[in-house]
Amino acid sequence: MFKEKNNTGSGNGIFKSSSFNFLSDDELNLLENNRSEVTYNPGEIIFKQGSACTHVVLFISGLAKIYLEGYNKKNLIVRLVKPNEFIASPGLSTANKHSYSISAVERSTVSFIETSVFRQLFKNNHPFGENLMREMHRNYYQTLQKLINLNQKHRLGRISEALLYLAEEIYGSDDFELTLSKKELADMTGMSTESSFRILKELNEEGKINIDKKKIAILDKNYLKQMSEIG
Amino acid sequence: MFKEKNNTGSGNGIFKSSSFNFLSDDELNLLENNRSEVTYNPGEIIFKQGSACTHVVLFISGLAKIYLEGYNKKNLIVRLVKPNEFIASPGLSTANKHSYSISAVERSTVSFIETSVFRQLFKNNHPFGENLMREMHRNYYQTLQKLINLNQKHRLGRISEALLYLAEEIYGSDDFELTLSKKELADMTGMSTESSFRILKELNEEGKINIDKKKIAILDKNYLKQMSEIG
DNA sequence: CGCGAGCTTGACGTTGTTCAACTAGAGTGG
DNA sequence: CCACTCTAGTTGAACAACGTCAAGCTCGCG
Repeated sequence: MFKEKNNTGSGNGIFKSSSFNFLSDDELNLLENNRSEVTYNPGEIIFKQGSACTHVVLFISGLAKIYLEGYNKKNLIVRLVKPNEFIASPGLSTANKHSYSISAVERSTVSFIETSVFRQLFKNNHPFGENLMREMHRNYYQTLQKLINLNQKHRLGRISEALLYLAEEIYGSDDFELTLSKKELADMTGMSTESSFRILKELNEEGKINIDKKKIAILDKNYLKQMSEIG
Repeated sequence: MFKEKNNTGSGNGIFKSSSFNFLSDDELNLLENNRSEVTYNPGEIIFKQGSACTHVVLFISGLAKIYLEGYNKKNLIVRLVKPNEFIASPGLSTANKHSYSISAVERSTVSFIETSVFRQLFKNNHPFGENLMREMHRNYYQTLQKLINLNQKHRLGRISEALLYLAEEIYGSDDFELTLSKKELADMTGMSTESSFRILKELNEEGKINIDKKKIAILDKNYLKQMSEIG
């Protein structure tokens, strides 16, 4: 279950998060001995916004969504989570409550790490700590971008951006099988399912993308980039 | 110019940020000897989004706005800044670029601290570092809230929320002199100046608030709270 | 073969923006 | 002290963007 850490620290096992590169073998072993692993099926909730944050949570495999629960049962997806990302760190969070909810999109495995162990690492290993802070800053930055995007871009720009994000960051191909539902795609862009659908249909009819059931192929990437930029 | 630090570390001088409570006298002196102070007039830019982040910046006095520069010269104010807050920390930020712009709303003083000194503190003083991380998390959390608010609340809810924020967090009174322009109030709520104005006028006519030029008095706080909650 | 969830579509209403005009007040130079 | 200008504020009318509602569809699954 647990793989050896190689020299560069990147490993071929669980601790591939860039922050782990800063840990020694001893420190990795400490983590190894104080964690538990849980698997979630698509749709299952890993934790809810507002609940107590008792462990550090590391996302191991699969695909999950970080989302906020809005007002009329309308959710907003903040970002998707790929393997080897920290998705929660107690003690460092506000009032030790989770500030967002997270649920599995594809079948996913997650590792819960003892808070005390984690704090110890943060305290004793500065590069590790600084890197965590940088990761946190990246998330903050990404959220600021989203703020502007949702507020100032029109539907076409937002959908274009989401498609590019899915192709480049999530599925790693311009031709992918969407594992999100259409509603989740809408939740990513902060619009209604119907609106999201209409834009997709339009893009499809104009030959900018090709949709076949859950398969989406990006045909005119430049167009999407333009649309995503001008809003 | 520089005041003595008292026993609790809260001081009556410049370093009142909660993070400074964790610093020793020696550490405070180190900071003192490696900083410079600059004063800005209303409207003047302290730094711009995208520019190089070379110093840690501590906000000393006045009032400033942190904002994002949007697409059609339309800005979005992320939050206002009061004294004793860090508003930038290089080395811990993404690619060492400022992720937002900040400009003075009222006449403000700002202190630029050497990056190297700051990193040293972060490295050697863990409570200080952890507290910085907590402050950062608070900002992240606040931004997530804003994401939902801008995306899912209507104009009335957003203006109500902004008024409550100004009364409670910024001016500390339900009856205050608005030092922001009407455009800036609109930028806080992510809507057009006209929209913002119409809502204010409506609230005024309904007797929920009272507006006299730049003076705003909140008369029916419960109503504003309700509106802000239901969106 | 029927059921249900998610998807698809069209018609319609609402919300909020844009544009253009007008007003008030704060400098500025004669 | 008075025009002049310039910016911020104010207002109304037209318009565009987007959400809502209601209905029909499809496909997997029992």
